[in-house]
Amino acid sequence: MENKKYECPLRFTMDLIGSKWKSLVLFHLLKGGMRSGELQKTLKDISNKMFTQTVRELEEDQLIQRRIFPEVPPRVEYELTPLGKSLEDILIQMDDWGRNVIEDIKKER
Amino acid sequence: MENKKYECPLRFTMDLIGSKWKSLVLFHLLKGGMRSGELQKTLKDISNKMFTQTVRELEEDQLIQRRIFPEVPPRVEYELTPLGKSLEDILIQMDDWGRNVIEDIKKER
DNA sequence: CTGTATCCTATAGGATACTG
DNA sequence: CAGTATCCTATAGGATACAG
Repeated sequence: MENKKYECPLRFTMDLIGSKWKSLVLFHLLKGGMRSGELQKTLKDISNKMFTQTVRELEEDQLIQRRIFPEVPPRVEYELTPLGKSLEDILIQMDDWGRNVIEDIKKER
Repeated sequence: MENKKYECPLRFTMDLIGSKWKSLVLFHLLKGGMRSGELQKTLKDISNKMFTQTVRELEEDQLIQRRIFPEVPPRVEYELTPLGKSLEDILIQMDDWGRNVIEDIKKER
């Protein structure tokens, strides 16, 4: 994260959460930590590769944390860090905004 | 906009404002309408192609409006629509969030 | 179950030149 | 000034197969 350029703060934020899956991952983790497979399932349609890549980058940026349980079969859980949680209001507002717009579009028919 | 799929509201929102330049354009228009060239200049580093593409899509999605003044030389201004303005809180919060994180990173050195 | 490694395609996006 | 048209490269991202 330290090596990301930060021309404009908004751009910086969008770099962190603006990619296709990142905001969704964070959003789904708002309710609490989740097991890897479970998280991936909630993201319907995400490829295996993108899932791994997305959580790895979010972890690098310290927005989520990865916990490994030494069990068999292996078990991994992801949860928000305090920094990740600090995005809660923004994520919820974006979700609400989208829901309202969608509703309005439906009404127009 | 009507033809965008809306699996998840948050995803819908991100589709509208999550691309590289869109949120920046909206953000810079919060203070009021701007002339095309002026707007493009504030976005430092945006290519001609991407600028046109970005404002066209934002216009299609009814987040900004394009006004043409019949003058010579030609003059075009862009401004937020009511729908675009309704994103103000979100945009400002994302900008604030980014600024705070950047500050924290700097302090750590 | 969790994750890695390839391969492949589609798209994003920049540079440049040109038009009304 | 505002915008279009090409061409080109880099990256995003999916599908599949495989490993611990």
